[in-house]
Amino acid sequence: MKRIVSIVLALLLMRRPHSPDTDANGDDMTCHTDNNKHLPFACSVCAKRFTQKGHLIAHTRTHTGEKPFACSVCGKGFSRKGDLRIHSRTHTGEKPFACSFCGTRFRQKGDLIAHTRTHTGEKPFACSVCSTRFTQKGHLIHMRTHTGEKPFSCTVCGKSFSKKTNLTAHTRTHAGEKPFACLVCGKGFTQKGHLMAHTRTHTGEKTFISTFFSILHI
DNA sequence: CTCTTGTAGGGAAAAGCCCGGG
DNA sequence: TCCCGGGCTTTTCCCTACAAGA
Ligand SMILES: [Zn+2]
Ligand SMILES: [Zn+2]
Ligand SMILES: [Zn+2]
Ligand SMILES: [Zn+2]
Ligand SMILES: [Zn+2]
Repeated sequence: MKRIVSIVLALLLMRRPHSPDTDANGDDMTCHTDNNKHLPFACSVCAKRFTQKGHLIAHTRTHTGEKPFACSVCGKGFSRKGDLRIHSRTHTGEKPFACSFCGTRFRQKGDLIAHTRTHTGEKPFACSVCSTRFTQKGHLIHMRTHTGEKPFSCTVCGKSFSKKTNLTAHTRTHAGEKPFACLVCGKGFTQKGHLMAHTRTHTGEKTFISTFFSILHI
């Protein structure tokens, strides 16, 4: 699925017409030919350019999904040999990178860097709404507390959650009881509020947000 | 008051990807 | 040119404190 999305995006990039304005621009033209000299190898799918042919070949695998290097232990495939080497540490237990503050060891350098921020207090990522700062970029999922986005819906009661793990925890609470049944379609709900929200989908009243997510089939 | 459930912050593992240099 | 490894980013999951409420 993810690869399909990337291919679609790549096709969209290909279809994007070259701007006549920039083509007529002398400076841009110079830059363009300079790029062709310095980055002679272009991806035929997304038009990214590379300094070496091998780099292009490796990049192409991000479109094709080809994974020529398989782990001899678990069979998992990788697009790059170096990535396979890193992966092999999960089997050997090798953790070459030690935290200078607490001694905890990590398999990957980046993991140590992220961990070190827990000691230094460095928080490079700021919420654009409330300016709260975070140690990891992924923690900006915090933004959903502002937008109300809840992409993960329970298949049993329909309640939505902002985080997948919270939905998973919620799902475990279901023991099969659905006390509030919809008078139109019979669908059951655990809470009255859920039924009320559901009933509105029959009367045609939808919030913008729910319409948005139903379009995305989330 | 206590037990259950919802919310969200924060840490980490693993994978993904680009780049320079031997 | 081929190949290796460094460096950084992204994705996914886990643990947990705390709040809300029955
Ligand atoms: Zn490409
Ligand atoms: Zn393996
Ligand atoms: Zn440490
Ligand atoms: Zn915020
Ligand atoms: Zn549910």
